Amino acid sequence: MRTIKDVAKLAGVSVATVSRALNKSGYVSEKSQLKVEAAIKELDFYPNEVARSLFQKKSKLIGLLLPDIANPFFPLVAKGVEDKVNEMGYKLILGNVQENPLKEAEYIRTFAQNNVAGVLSAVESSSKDLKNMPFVMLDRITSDKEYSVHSDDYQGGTLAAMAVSERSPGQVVVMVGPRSVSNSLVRLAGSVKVLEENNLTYQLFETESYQFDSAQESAHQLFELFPNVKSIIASNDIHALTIMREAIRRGLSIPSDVQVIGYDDNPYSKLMYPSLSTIAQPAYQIGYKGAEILCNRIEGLKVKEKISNCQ
Amino acid sequence: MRTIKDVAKLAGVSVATVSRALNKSGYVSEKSQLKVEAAIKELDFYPNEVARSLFQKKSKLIGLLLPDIANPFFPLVAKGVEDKVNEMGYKLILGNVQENPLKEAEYIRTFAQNNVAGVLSAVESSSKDLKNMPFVMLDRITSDKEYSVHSDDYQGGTLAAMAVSERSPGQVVVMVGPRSVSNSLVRLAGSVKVLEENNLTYQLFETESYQFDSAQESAHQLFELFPNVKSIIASNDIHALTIMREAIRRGLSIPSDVQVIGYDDNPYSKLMYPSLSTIAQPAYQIGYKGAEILCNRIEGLKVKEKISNCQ
DNA sequence: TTGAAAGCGATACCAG
DNA sequence: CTGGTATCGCTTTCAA
Repeated sequence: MRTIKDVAKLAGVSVATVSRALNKSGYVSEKSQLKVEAAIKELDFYPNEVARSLFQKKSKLIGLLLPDIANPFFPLVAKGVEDKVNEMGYKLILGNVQENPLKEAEYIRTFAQNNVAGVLSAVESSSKDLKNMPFVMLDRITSDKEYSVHSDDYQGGTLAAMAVSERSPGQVVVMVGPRSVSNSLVRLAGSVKVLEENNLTYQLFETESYQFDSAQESAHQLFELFPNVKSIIASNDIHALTIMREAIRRGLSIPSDVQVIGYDDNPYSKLMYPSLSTIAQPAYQIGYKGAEILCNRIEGLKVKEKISNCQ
Repeated sequence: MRTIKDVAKLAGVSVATVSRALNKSGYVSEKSQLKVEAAIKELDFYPNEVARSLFQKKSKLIGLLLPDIANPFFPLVAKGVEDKVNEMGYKLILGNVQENPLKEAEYIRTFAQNNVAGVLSAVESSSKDLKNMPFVMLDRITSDKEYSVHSDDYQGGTLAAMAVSERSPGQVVVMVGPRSVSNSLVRLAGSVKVLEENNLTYQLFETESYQFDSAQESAHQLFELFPNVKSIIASNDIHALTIMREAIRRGLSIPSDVQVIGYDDNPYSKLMYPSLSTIAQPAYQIGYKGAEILCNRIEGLKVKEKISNCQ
């Protein structure tokens, strides 16, 4: 790899001038500028980001923390993030935390060690150790002190319950995600409001995790616990699909015997038959908007609202 | 962030000694070692990877090039990669190329600018510009000069065709992925062999892309072109699911009127009803094994076979 | 066994 | 406008 010194030598100027020409900072005569540009082209030079980062104490990298990249919600978030940060000249260090707090802490340290410009996190607990880097939460709210982007969970919960209420719901079971994930509770609040307004009774069924592997087990338990369940508001599409499958395995028809409402933005839901009703979460937009807010903060622009809603 | 200087001062030794203690390289008296360790703990010091990388001309980062992270095959690959590189102390820079050669070239440059230790790529064209970095292809073979990991496509094609042949196939259509993707052709060869052995006639249907968005259009075209199709060997699960959906939309039953064989390792296929037959590709393992080979090469271990099969 | 000092490749201050 | 030089934080000779 060529360095700025090679360029300086070839262009017959000092490294300082090359640097100025490169960054269009400070004074450079047109003549020098042209010589430098020619040399850069000739040598196929591109600046070493590591050296830049060392001096500036800030790289063009952004950390992205995801709970589980195998959950199809998050690749979409990642895609939104990637599109926006690329637009702004940043790249991503991917941190797939797999709901493991140790991995999460390790990643946050790595981010610091690599002078990331900022961090985007869709992991619940992460706010604590991120003190020093600009960061934005995705799809989660931890406190109103932090920047975050999320879909409107309360309304989502409301919509899910309304969908259920409309079609002779019978026994209703509402799945609740891990207690620690606050938007799961907000969603629940939305659902509960509607169910109570309609004088429907309901049962809660807690799941510990949003991970794919445990969904199968949850679905089984749910039917053991509530054999007469007629309507289920699932905590995400993975659970919803798994529940439908379990229902079919038990000889129940969908939606006549059991109706299921999913919750996520999983492109596969659309391909399912019989169709799964689902409350869309704008995964891509959450990522894109979160990245936008983060980049603005990094570049020093004021971001008015700390908590942003999507759609 | 603390620096090695702070540690040196607190421990009462030179920075050189701290560095040696940190890396367990060269001579350090036990006494010094202990003083350094105590200081490190006291200050909560961790080395700046950027400075390291600048000196070593090599970072602890690995570039990962993916054609489309929204295609559920690739998050699984990424997960396998991530698990292995983490094990070996590396982190990932994510490059989602979206089948765009410009983005790809940009990412390869970024990787170089950040002194990545190596690159893993599931993108067809990428080998050219990667000359100087160790790299391994995932799920693709470009030439026998490059390291690569892939599933056995020929056998996969064989299996798909056998599954079709077993159940009164009627008119068979074999979807072929983009011509540029060589393993798509290898798969086809496997299928063709079996179909011809069984004296079955078949039609080819080419698709331009593995992208999600175009699948819908392909499915529509397929039925327009081959209205009497009875068996379809789809080029991946996204196409398979989309085709099933299109079939249903057209009032056909599955699998009695139309049978579809998918090809990928998409966890959602399993949740489908009516069940989609699918030839599993070990996405996670491809990622994991590719990362293993790359890490071994980076660490200077000999890797015997250039082309590795998975499962 | 230790520490002083020379880089790694870029930026930015400051004198000219 | 330009160039010399200190600097970012760390590693690695090399001499002591």
